[in-house]
Amino acid sequence: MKLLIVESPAKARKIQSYLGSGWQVRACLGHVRDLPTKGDTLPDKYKDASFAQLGVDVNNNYTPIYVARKDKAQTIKDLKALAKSAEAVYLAADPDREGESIAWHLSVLLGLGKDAQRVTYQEITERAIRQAVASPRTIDFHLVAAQETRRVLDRLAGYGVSPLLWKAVGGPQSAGRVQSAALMLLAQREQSRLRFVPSAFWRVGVMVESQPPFSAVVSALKDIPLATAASFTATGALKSELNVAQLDAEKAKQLVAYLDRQQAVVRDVTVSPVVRRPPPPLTTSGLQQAANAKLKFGAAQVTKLAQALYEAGLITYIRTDSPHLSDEAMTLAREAVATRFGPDALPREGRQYATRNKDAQEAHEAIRPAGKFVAPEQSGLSGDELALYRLVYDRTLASQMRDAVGSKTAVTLQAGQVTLSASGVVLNEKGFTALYDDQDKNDEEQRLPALKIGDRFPLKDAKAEEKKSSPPGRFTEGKFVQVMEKAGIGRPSTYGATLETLQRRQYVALKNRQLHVTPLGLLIASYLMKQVPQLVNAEFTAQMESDLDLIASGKLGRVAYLDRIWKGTLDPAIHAAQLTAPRFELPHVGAVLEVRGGVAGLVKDGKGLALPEGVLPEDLTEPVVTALLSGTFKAPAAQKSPTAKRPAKAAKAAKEPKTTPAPRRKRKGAGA
DNA sequence: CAGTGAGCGAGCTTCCGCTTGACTT
Repeated sequence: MKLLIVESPAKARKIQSYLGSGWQVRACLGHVRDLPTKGDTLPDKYKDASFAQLGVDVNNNYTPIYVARKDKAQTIKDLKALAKSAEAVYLAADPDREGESIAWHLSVLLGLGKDAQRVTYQEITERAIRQAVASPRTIDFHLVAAQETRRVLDRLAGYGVSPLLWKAVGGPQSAGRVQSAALMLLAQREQSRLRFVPSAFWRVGVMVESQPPFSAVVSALKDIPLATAASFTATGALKSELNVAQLDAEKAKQLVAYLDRQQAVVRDVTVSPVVRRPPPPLTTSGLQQAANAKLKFGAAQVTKLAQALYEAGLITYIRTDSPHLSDEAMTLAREAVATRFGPDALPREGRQYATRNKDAQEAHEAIRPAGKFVAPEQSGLSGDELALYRLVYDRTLASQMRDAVGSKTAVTLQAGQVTLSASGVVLNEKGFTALYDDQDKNDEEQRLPALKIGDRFPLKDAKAEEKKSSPPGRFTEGKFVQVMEKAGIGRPSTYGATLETLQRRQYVALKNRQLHVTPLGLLIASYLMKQVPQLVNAEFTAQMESDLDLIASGKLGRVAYLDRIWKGTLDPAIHAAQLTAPRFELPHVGAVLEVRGGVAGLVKDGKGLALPEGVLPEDLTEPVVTALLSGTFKAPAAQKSPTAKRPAKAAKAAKEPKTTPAPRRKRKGAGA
């Protein structure tokens, strides 16, 4: 009997069916050994080591301590027994950095020695698998070194910087290469929103009475363009390089009265072609974004539903960064399109999509229907599962369909000294949009009639409305997963976990499906930015990835790299870091955020208090700050309070007149 | 003397990435 070890049980079942008797195909369920965490029993030689808790001997070539993972004890036991009786063992973990490491750890645990047989393949077909097991190679120790470098760096950074927060902030805080970089991106967006000064301007719209009628807006007066939202800076000033005029209420009113009696002449018509390509097949981040935008599912919900579809054999593996379709899948997708929309819906050649992400490891295919491409209505699914499966199905089919083709028309009309503009899009060939439209519903454009220069039309229904320039928007979970992927922060298997960590630590909170940074999150981010800027720099991970590539190709030594990053950069910064509690200025309300005992508080004019849970930076307006400091603030959402279990005490606290709102943690919050 | 509360000190917290059941509430 020959033993083949892969990572996932679903894969194991599939491959077992190809290889048949004479083979045992088993799953190791991911990593089997890791650096120790609290509660792990260490090998005797490390029991009393000074670095036992860190798990890395920094002064001895960054040698890691590896222990078998407790959650894999049974798996390891089973694999050991099978390996003992097998005539040969093949290590077929995924073909990427982490997979190579898993193969090596397995070879150590199973006592396979240096000549352990490593097997990789790019797709799961019988031919590819048979070819792979016929030509095993040895383990690539450069690639293993690259993974070990990544693992050690993350441990050193995480366990090195987190204690700074315990001392400076208090409470069970955490920092790390991924979570802190992600927090920083969110905090920067929140800060630019806090600093943003909105500008008001007026916009006048009017109906042009052609057949059919269409709507136009006043775009210029006496040939001087009017200000739009894009004309203002973040501080509320008109961009100086633009020569634009700003409508006020009075002028807007005059314009409305004037336009209602006017006729407009078409001055210019520009028609340009529009070609929209279908979106690529789904990756982990693409699924998060699409399910969030189209189905309003949260990140954790998408993962749970997708996992269920994967286990039911309906879709392929759900943690991937590749939009690639196998030849077989492409054929099935094209057949499904032809059946439903006719052969003309397909371009001559199948469409293959390249990843845009240079850090992608591409160990898996795109997320697509597995097997025979069961149509959604025949899947036997219902509810949210059906909705998510339909999304995967439609996106896969759409990726193979023709472009949507049409034209965009821009029209300029003149009424006296007033210039009007309108635009419209017409799709002549719907292409993939017949199945899947990725356009935002709000962006839908009107259809314009055929127009010639010199045409005259009466105007009707002029209306003025006041508009405000708006700050950069917050992220939904789905959008932010895409932001993380683009920045190279985290991996498909961790995007969701990172969002959960940030929320569990109460650095980030979801409100109306938007990610908000909490006051505590703002304080932590600004502290890290000041004390260990290297860690939170968005470039750090991207640079790390290219250095790991050098290590994987043998061009850079693992110790040399870790010396540069740890001894040369992070460790000195950690030693030099100030351990004073961070502060965050809120100039718009003349107050300062502070933190005591892990709880964010507000200080103004020498008075201070702990912020009640659930208060977000955007809530801290002048009246709220005043109410908070005078004790008249009422918490927005009725949340389950830990004091509810002790009714006598809670009642007593409520009767006392000048009690500050109680923080939910043990220690007392910020004071004056 | 029992109960309360201020004040003090000891002990604790943590990373990222790979993969699913086996647990409890």
